[in-house]
Amino acid sequence: MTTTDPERRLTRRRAETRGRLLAGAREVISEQGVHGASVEDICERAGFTRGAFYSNFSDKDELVLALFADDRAVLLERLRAVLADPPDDVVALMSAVMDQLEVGDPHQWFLTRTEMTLHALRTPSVAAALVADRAAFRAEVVAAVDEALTRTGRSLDLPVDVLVRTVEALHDGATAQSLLEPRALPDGTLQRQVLPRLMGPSR
Amino acid sequence: MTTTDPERRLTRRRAETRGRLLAGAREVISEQGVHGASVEDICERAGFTRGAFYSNFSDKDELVLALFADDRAVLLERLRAVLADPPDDVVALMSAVMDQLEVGDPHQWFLTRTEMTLHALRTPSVAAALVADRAAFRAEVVAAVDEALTRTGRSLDLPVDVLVRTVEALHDGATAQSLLEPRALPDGTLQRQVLPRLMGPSR
DNA sequence: TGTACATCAGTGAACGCGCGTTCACTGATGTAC
DNA sequence: TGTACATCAGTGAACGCGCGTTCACTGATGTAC
Repeated sequence: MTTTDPERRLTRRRAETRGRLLAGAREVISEQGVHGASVEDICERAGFTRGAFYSNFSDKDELVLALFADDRAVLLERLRAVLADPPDDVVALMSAVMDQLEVGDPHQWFLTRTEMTLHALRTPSVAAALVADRAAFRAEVVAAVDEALTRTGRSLDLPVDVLVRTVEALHDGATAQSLLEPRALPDGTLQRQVLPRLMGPSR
Repeated sequence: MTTTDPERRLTRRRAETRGRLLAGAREVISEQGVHGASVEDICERAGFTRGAFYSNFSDKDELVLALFADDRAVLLERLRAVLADPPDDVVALMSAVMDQLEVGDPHQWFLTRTEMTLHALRTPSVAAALVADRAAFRAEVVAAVDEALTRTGRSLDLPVDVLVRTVEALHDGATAQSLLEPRALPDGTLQRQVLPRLMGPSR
């Protein structure tokens, strides 16, 4: 993988083009997968020709990484918005955090996130970046939960980091089920039923 | 998608070839993804040329579906082996079931299972088959848990079907984390910590 | 503010590689007597 | 059991399509005076 020359000034026009290409890529990749999405499809969706693509990204790999990085940045930003004014009740706090785990269309978001995980599992350097990023994400949540517990003088019967990992895992798995069976399991149903029991009657 | 003529007798030689092609496909697909795995790669791994492939499968799609169907059949078979003689303790029962959710190399299994889910989310007819299959799987587990509860005169504070879905979701999400961070979260750690709390002190 | 020129962003035709698929073939397996 | 023949399974060369990538170009944007 190479990187587009960072010396080049990012004009407003370029930023706009880049944004539309990323948005197009997000759609096409969620529909066809990373390998299935052709550069031509992505450009067509964004309303450009392929030359525009190669003027903005050095190759397809770089676009994919830019897309994943973008998703992670958006997620972190939204998380911080919630944690800026966290509810006292820990179940409410974790629910609010979970609601941030999806941005835009859940279907598209899940597919892109899952492709990201698969790509990481096949590419160690990508895995390192992803792991670091998710660890940072969890650390912020753990700190917020700790603080809320101290503030309210309560405690949980699970270590907080285990709780946070569990919520992440549960959300991922439950989303897959909800997308496959939207009728039988509307989005968020499982999470809402399980979360309170998981955190138990706080003591 | 077309189907290979079912009239053709399946000789021992053909069955052997088919099996080796499926095994090769499982490896290559887990490494490169469904789209990234070429027919040539798969054949090479299995020790055949491409002609052998097209003598046994009408096209790449059919192979992928055969592979997925095979995985699901193996899983169901293993599940039944456990349920044939289930432990009385419900936590032990669920743990035993979870242990069956992986066959062979967990990395390879997870990657194939996830590709299967993604493929289903993009192809309604595949989704229907997958959903039916997983529903049947869960139904068997639910029945076994109900029976164990009745037998021991206990109950849970979560509906049993919700519990089973949760265990499935948790396992999927936790496996992803464990594969990304084998050091920080050895395989099964999260599941073992959370499962007992999830089922609470049975009453 | 207007004109002349320089730089830049995106165009679209072209290239060549790798892929899925086909098919005439040959050596292996099975059958009849 | 042995031979002659028929069927079958897998071979490997060939084909053509679609893909990622390149590049000479042109019209749009920015700059200097």
